[in-house]
Amino acid sequence: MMYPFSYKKIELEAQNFWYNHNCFEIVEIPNKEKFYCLCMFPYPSGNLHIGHVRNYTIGDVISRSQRMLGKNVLNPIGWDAFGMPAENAAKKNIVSPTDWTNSNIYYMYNQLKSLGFSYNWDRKITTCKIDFYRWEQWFFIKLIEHGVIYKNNAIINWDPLEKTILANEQVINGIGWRSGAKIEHRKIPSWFLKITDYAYELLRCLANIDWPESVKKMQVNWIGKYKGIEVSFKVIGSVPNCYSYLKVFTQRPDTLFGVTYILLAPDHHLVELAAQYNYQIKKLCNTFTFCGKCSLATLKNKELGLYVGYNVLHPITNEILPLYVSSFRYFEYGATASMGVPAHSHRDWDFANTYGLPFKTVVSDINGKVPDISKNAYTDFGFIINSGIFNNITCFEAFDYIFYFIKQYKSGVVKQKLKLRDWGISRQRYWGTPIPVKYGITGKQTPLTDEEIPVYLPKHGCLNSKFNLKKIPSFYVLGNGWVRDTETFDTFIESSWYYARFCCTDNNNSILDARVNYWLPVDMYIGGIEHAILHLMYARFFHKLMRDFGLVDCDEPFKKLITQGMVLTYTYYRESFGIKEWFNPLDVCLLKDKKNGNIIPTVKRDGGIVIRNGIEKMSKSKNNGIDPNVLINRFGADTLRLFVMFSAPTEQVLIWSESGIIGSSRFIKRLWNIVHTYIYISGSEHTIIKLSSLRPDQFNLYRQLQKTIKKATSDMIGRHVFNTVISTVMKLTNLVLHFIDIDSSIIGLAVTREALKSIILILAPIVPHITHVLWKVLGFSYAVIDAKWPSYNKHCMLGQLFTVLAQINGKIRKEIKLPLNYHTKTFASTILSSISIKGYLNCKEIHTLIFVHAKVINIVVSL
RNA sequence: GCCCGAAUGGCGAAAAUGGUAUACGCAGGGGACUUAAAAUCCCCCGUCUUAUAAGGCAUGCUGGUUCAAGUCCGGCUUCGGGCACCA
Repeated sequence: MMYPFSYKKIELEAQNFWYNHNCFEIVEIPNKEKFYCLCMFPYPSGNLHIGHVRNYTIGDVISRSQRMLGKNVLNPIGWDAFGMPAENAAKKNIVSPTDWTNSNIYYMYNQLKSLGFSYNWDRKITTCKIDFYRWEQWFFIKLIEHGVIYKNNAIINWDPLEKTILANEQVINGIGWRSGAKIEHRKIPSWFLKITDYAYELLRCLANIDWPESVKKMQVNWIGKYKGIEVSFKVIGSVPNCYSYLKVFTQRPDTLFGVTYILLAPDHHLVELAAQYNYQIKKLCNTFTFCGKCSLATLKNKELGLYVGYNVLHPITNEILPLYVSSFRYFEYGATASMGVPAHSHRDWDFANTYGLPFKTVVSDINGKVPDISKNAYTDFGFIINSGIFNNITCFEAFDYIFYFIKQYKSGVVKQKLKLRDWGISRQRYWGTPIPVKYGITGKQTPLTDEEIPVYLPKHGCLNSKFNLKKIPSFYVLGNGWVRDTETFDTFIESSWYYARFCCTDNNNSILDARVNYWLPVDMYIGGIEHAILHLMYARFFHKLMRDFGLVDCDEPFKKLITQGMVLTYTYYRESFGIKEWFNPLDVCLLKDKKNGNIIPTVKRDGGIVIRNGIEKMSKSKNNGIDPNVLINRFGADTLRLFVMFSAPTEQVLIWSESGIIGSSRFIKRLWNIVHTYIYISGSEHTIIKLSSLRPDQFNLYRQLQKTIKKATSDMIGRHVFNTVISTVMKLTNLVLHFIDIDSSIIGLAVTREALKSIILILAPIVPHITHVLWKVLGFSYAVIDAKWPSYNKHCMLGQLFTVLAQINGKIRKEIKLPLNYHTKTFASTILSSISIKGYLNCKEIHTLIFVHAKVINIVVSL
């Protein structure tokens, strides 16, 4: 029998209930155990995409299940509202960044609401609002006073045509994305936060947090602690005194005798000195590119390297070594000079080969054989050769011996270095938090006082397309010759402390208050794996700064982390005049070529052919985000939530495809029908189950129910694996479906009722709307949101038969059902005498018997 | 290039700790109900040999450890994420 089902009615009923009963307004309750669950807040890019749905459903499932465990759950949300896309949209569509952001927030707020997430909306944060960013300015002033912030030169991408600074994302293969111009690199003064001061603590504290190992590894490697020596080479010829020695860091001092040249980066001081007299060097320095994603092949381009005009002396052999500059800034970890050892480094081999520099082999292989370096460098370790008194020792011994030797001549020191660099936080952009600093007539920089902040970001009428605070004198001119800093903060600052502000969003008098120590640290933080390094490192660092200022008590902001795998889709583009236009997969039609069967993607709107770029994460810039609205309207919020959780385990990437959502929809309808069928048959009467009076098939259902609760509890609460929670509940539901057809006795119905109750409770965090209604249908007077997580009966799982596998040489030949307390020896003799096994053992000698209790007996025989 | 992951049927995937590979779902095939369609329900569904029974082969490729490997170790391939101004 079918019962009328309307997800729209169900959703409305549940959401109204939560709203009318203030279910998600939360206060601190000192004696109640707290649980702070947080999802990385979204950038209001226009609309949610499936990646958001996945992220926020995981957070909601965890929040709701923790609530069922009796905890006081904080589950806040907000908007990471400052950032570049608002400026880009403003330029493209002639709207103000404020209006664009606000309308996006309004739309996305409604989308989040429609999905039924249990957010504490009264604590919402919008980072572009003064009540949030004013505290950032306040804290910046404190940091400046304590010397954690300093000013230095930063290198930026300069678009000479647009006369603007571009983000890395906007530079594609050295070309500006809008203008198509070749991008130059310039140095400009910027503010830096001393994250390197906290590097060792950031490394050490990784041991105390429950994060995925992969993320910890990435952070360790990013901080990149490494050891080597810094060798001083004497510069030959007339240079200013301060330039008379060239310091070069190396991690391979054992190859010191193999140096045949020194390579300098374009921003090395000796190169800058040479550039004053040599136009070619100057030109090269102006156009150098970052190593980033370039390939080593670039090195082979002859125009990229030049002799600087200076030579140095080798500290031990006194050989004369030439200095070269490379436009290719490949120096690892920000070093500006490196030893050229072409025989033992692939990149030096390429460089020396291109510029005709000599090779000198100084390391043999592990057998003492001289390696062949005619086609490639030899980069492995072995024994030292061609190195005077150091010959015949191992590379590892040579590290110390060579270091001690050159130390005597004051030509080297051991250095522990970090790959991590300080955090440049200035941005030459409009849509961000204004930096609270002013400059006097002489250029003297002075942080503003507490009375002079907050500095409001001036409204932008979008009259011109240049978003730059430098163009708004009413903003920066302060009188008496003082002017404001016209730059804004990196938007990573906002996301580095918003989690703490959620504890006290209503406080207008201070940045944080005592409530942070009730809620922090965040018990569960959920976000995309793409934030594994930058955001998560900056937030950990910022937390430690706040701790050192007495604002928070704990050492780490996020106790446990789930990194959600990204939701990927195809990206499609069309190129005209070197500029790419990206098309949403929903706007692309896939046609089959009749001749060869190839798929041709075309734009639905105009039929033009587009190019498939690949499968990539859903993002605004590639326009491949799938809007969930279509699916919510067609199937309902519960179905979408269920499907997204069922499709793949949370940490795995998910290549989006909506085929299969129909299965989730069917399951929800089936559940609706079973519960109504049960009520139709049983009426409102129900009895209590006595285990001893259950028939075998009734007991079987009861036992499957206990198993399901056990599995669901460990997967939902312990492992946070939701797809298996759903599949195990589906299995039980199928069982109930058949059972209810056969057994409508009073006891049978009682077992059915128990099963339905647990199914609803287990599913309640995942599909909160339908379970809200079905719980009422089952006749409970309180709402399912206030129900407790089900517990299982351990005892009924004992005393059952187990399947033991009989294997011969690891191949399964027979399975036998045995009680758990069987005797191994009796079992062995029984199995060896069984006829089917005897057939396999014919005339073969038994070597060993391997027993794994309640699992396997493996009979190892000679072949 | 460097760092971190991933790879199992036609598809999404399951198998915590090494011990029945493919649970659950989608698609597909067949059937029931129906005037019909939709919906719902039932059966089949990795691959090869053979009518069946039965057996062989299968977890990206490759080599190893083990009585036993999807799972552990080594070497590759392909795909994804990050690489400091996308967030």
